[in-house]
Amino acid sequence: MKRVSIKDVAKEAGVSASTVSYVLNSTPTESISPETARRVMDAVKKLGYIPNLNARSLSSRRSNMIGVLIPQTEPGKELMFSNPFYGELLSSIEYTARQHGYHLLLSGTKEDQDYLSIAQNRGVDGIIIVGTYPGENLNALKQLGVPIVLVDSYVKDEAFHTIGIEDREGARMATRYLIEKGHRQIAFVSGSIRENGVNIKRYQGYCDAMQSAGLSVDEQSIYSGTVDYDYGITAAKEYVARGKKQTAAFVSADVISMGLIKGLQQNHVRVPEDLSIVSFDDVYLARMANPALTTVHQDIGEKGKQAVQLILDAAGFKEHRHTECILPLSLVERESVREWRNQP
Amino acid sequence: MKRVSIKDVAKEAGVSASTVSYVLNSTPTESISPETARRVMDAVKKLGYIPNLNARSLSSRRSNMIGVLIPQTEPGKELMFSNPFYGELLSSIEYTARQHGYHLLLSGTKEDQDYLSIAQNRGVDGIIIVGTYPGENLNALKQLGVPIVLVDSYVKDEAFHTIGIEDREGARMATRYLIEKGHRQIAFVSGSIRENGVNIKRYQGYCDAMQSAGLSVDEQSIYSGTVDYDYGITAAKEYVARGKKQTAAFVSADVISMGLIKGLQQNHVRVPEDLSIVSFDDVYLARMANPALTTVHQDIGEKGKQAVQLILDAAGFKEHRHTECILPLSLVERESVREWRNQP
DNA sequence: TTGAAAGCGCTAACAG
DNA sequence: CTGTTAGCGCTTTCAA
Repeated sequence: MKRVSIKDVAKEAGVSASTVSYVLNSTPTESISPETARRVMDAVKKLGYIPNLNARSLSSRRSNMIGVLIPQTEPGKELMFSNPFYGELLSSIEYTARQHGYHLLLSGTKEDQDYLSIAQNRGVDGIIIVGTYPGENLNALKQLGVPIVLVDSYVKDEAFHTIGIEDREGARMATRYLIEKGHRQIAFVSGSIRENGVNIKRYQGYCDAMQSAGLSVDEQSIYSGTVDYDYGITAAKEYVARGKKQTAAFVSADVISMGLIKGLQQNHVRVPEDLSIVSFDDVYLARMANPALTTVHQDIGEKGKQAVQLILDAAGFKEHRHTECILPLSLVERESVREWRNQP
Repeated sequence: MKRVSIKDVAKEAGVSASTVSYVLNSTPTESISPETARRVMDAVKKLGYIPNLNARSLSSRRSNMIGVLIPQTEPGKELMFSNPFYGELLSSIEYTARQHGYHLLLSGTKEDQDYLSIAQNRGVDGIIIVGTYPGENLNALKQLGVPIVLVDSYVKDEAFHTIGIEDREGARMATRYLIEKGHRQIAFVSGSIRENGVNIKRYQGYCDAMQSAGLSVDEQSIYSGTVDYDYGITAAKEYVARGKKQTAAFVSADVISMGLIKGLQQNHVRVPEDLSIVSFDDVYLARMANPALTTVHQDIGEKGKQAVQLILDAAGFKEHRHTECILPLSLVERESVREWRNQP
């Protein structure tokens, strides 16, 4: 039960603690004889020694931990995974980090919560923040001196690396697709449209497409709530209440689409017969939906991988070159859209 | 950029480092004058001091971190969240931990990987392991001297706290429900049926129900693969290939059911008209399915919460009382089952 | 009510 | 090639 320390190993191997340290870290500046190395390794094995990474990072200032912050952007939600997007992203981050010998320090946060303490506290080597907005908390982080990667955030600041997608262009692509399929009345359904957020970009892309097709964007076509399944159901009710004016909808997240489809069904509106849907993300839900969702595909796995990679790169070369990484988007055609002709 | 340490605060406040420490931790054995306390707090605020938790845990042996291990039990999957169950569970664990001022050290592991290093390394205060099997790695953990909670695991060992559900009973309940609805040919669909795993318990429950209804369990009714969407599709194909013998299926996870439904659809088998489905977990997917899944409900949020609570309790009283916690199950009726009468 | 001093376990110059 | 010597930033007896 007594933890074996580096000293115990040193004693067992008949060398000094630093020698053990050298062997274990294969410190490049020091060279140890094969013979000594072997003795040390034997002792390590015999004693079942496992280095205390806390102590190590205290003295070396590297922790091999990456902090991951998933802020609650939708007020009132306590849990992170109302949107499976986060799960998929985290999964990929974890996997990539582990491949490189890093562990993850995971935390959600209330939006007003202090990001700084969370990270600095633990001496993480880098921080990945998902979908945050500009604010005090972010600024405080800059002083930390560790690389910070913002995922899906429109905070513009040289101090942060960013990784994201062309939200606006993706939305435009999706909406144009519906227009090409003959739709004229097209709804826009999303979470809260906040400044500097992802949804406003998607809203703009929607407007772009509408406008370049000479279609007007009227208020009745805009549905905005929260990014979750339940809001999809709500939006469906709203759609019916507003008189089913639209023949198609661009929905800014697959989860919402899932709820929307369910809600529409309950109101005897068929997808895609009565309402076509193109959504966004292509989380695994998209394939599961019934009908399967035609959606803007983004490579979530790659997003996570790149986020970790950015941290590792930045940590390696101690230069603070600001990197901005934009991942490609594509439209995946499945079953939730039908062509709209001058009809009934 | 220079981190402010406890010494800086001490100097600023004109006291010693230990005094600062006392104030910050409100150490019970020491009492400080309100006046000094105020001076210290002022200095802390002025300098923007944030304690280094690494150093703290090095000397105090508490880290306020909980290690969470999500092993890959299905070989070949690198990512954790092929089953949304994990996401929901993690979400709840994170939330509860945060409420209590704890952070999460998250790691997946290959099954054969060394659990020990992951945890001991960082000096976590407790470990939560999800769905693991007995093995060497687990045993090594015992020597750590920190509380360990096994979630959904049938490892029997006084050294571990466990939290789980009555898998066998739940499966029996589900299967009996189908029998009561008039079904006689009932399939069992699950992930790999391994010894000491959750699936074998559910299999046994299935058998229990079949046998007490005087129904035989034949090999043709058993479908076993991996716990994911794709296997559901595979199972559907298999079902058709085997001649659509069954009128109902008990499926051991909602994700699989999702795939199953999709696969059946592709083969023009309707749910529930041609095949009724009862599944297990009641993740959010269950409601989203079309038809919505009749399923055995378990309170995943509570599971996570209890897991954290067990750690905190065990860490508080340093007694090693072994706790075993079983959460209740219930059947949620939705749309995926129909009554089966002597038909066509 | 406060401070001095001794570590926690490890790394990193710097000597030898 | 290896050991000595200082810390990293904090907690915690023990004395004052």
